[in-house]
Amino acid sequence: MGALAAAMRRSERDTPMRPDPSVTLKDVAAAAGVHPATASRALNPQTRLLVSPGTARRILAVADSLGYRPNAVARSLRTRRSHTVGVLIPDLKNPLFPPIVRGIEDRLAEDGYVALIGNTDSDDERERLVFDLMRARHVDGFVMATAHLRSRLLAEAAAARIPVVLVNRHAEGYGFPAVSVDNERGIALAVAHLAALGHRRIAHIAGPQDVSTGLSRYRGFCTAMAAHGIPVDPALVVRAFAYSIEEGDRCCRELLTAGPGCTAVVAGNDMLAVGCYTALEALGRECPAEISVVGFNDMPFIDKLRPPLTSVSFPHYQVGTEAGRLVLGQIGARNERPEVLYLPPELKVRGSTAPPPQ
Amino acid sequence: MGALAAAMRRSERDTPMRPDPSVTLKDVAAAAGVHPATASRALNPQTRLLVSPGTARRILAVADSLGYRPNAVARSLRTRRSHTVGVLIPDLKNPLFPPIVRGIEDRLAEDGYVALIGNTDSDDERERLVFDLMRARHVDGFVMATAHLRSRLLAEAAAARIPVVLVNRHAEGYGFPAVSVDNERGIALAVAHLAALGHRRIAHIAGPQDVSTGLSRYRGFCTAMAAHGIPVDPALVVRAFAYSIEEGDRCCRELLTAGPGCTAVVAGNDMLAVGCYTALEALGRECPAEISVVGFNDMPFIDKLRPPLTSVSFPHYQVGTEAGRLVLGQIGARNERPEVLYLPPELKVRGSTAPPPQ
DNA sequence: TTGTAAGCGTTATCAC
DNA sequence: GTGATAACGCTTACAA
Repeated sequence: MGALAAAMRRSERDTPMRPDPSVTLKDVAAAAGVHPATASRALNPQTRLLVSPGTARRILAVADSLGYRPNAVARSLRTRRSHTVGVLIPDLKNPLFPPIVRGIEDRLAEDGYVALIGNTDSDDERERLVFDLMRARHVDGFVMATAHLRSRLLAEAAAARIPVVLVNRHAEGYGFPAVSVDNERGIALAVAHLAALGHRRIAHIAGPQDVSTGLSRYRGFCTAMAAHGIPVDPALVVRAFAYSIEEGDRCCRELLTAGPGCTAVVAGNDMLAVGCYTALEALGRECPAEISVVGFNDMPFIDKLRPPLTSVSFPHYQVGTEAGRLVLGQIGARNERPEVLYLPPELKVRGSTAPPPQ
Repeated sequence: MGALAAAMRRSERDTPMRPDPSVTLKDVAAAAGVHPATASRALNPQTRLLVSPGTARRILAVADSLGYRPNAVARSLRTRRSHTVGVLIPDLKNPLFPPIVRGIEDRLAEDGYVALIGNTDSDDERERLVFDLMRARHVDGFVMATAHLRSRLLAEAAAARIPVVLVNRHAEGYGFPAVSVDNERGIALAVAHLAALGHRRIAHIAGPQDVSTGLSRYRGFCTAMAAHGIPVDPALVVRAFAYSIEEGDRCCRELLTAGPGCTAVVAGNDMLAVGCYTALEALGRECPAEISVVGFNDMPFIDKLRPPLTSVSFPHYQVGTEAGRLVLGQIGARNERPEVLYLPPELKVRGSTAPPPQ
């Protein structure tokens, strides 16, 4: 009614019409002189062939001129598809995630999906809260960049057969698709670089060991050191309890004050590496002249630090688009074989690494 | 049915039940021996008083034990409230926005709302696309950090009486609530600091002038200079066409090569300031020894640059929470007087500013 | 090819 | 205080 009135207020030629959410399918059908069901079929590309080309064209024209926009909520209720995906990340403020999230969003948008972002602050309780909230909103699937190696959430999602794609994380036994960087290979690049510069006393600040990146990078460190014939000195491996600047600071201080001394540090990620910068400055040690530092992730802006951080890089945005693709695949065909992607890392050599002092 | 079966599978004591979205209001009503309408009333805090305390308690208990979660989609269809707010930002990858977005999300979550993030890349066409998409999803309101001074979108939103809150931006004539930093005052702090250090030849790299921040910071610059009795040399004001590192680089080069020379630069924002760093390094000029640089926004990680950037700071997260509060207020009561908030800026003095060379 | 009718899960408006 | 009923806007068997 209001729609027809609105249409009448406009001149006949005046196109294209601005979207008007108050126009309903019924309005379009009435204006086109067909039944709502027919209008629905014509408007839906999937079922358009079921209606005669002529009427289809007419319906489309009318819909366009009225500024018709299908009501996504009503459609969701009926089809039981919310066209919505929940994205769980630790914290949007960590610069690693924005590019990944944008990748996810952009890929989802191609299929008319939107992302609901949830920050867990790496807190199990918050994670549970956000997860339940999103389930109440009937998200069609999840992208999780936050899961621990073992997680009740994942078990639940698996039991409920909800599509889940893991990002930057792996979890045992659920057979979820995943996309991440090849951590072992990334660390190997870092160690090889340092070894080539002449370093032998190489330390590692390991990330949290209940998270797959922390574990696999630590393993990769050991393997790579062995491959270069350098024994891993247990006193040169410190474990951080979080991927934070503070923890990097703490661990680096520990290495420099309590340890047997080292000439290079392979940090579990860039945040830990930035923490190293803090510690080095506080202790009056020069980087890279006295100590080389390598990070992991190649976060945005990390190349603007002084010295610019040498870091293991991988295509963040592409991680996002691939994750989006995978979750859409799972939503479309639940039985699709879960793909597990390892994107290739690349070492960005910058100013934080140099040969060891004499 | 499935719900009842699921309930029966569980032992009676087994609480609290995990949320089970397949349980519907009808299931709860049946299990409690009441009509769905009664169950609805009991479950809704707003209408709970309409039902006798005894039955209400029973219904709540049953709902809890079945793991009932109201279907947000169905509720939205009926109440015409999606409990969803669209958030339009230029680009999530700009470090300024994540803390703001988190502030918005956290405040919205308190009222059971979620945010749909849309990146416009400062592109009008993309902005339109995202805006329409969100309207199709029937968002209850918008938070826009992206609007130009004049914008068709804003006119449309105003006409459709859709709640809009502007962040970091102002627009003329629509009477939208807004929250931003006091830009004039912020720039005044920067200029005062430089003047106190002894600078007289102070340049300004102005942001885009079709965006309110660009304009008001430029105006603030002129006012502040006048207040210190320093005439503004037009040759020392360069205009950037975007808030990007590249533009900062370009403008700074222009100042240093073509201009009459300066000892300090007030950049329109931190991205432009970072661009200055690039230009200074390329031209072999020392900061702060030869040229001081001041930024605006105090973005995360900007204190980790070398030299750490002196920048005008404001509480990003709080901007978000206030914006969330304002948009919720508009949604709840459309006629609420639109509040316009100016958060106080603070100058963070760091290593990028020093007295001018002799 | 098109129309009919039912229903997705909720809530608002009536009666009782 | 509670129950019946309709409706939100759309899709989809099924019937014609």
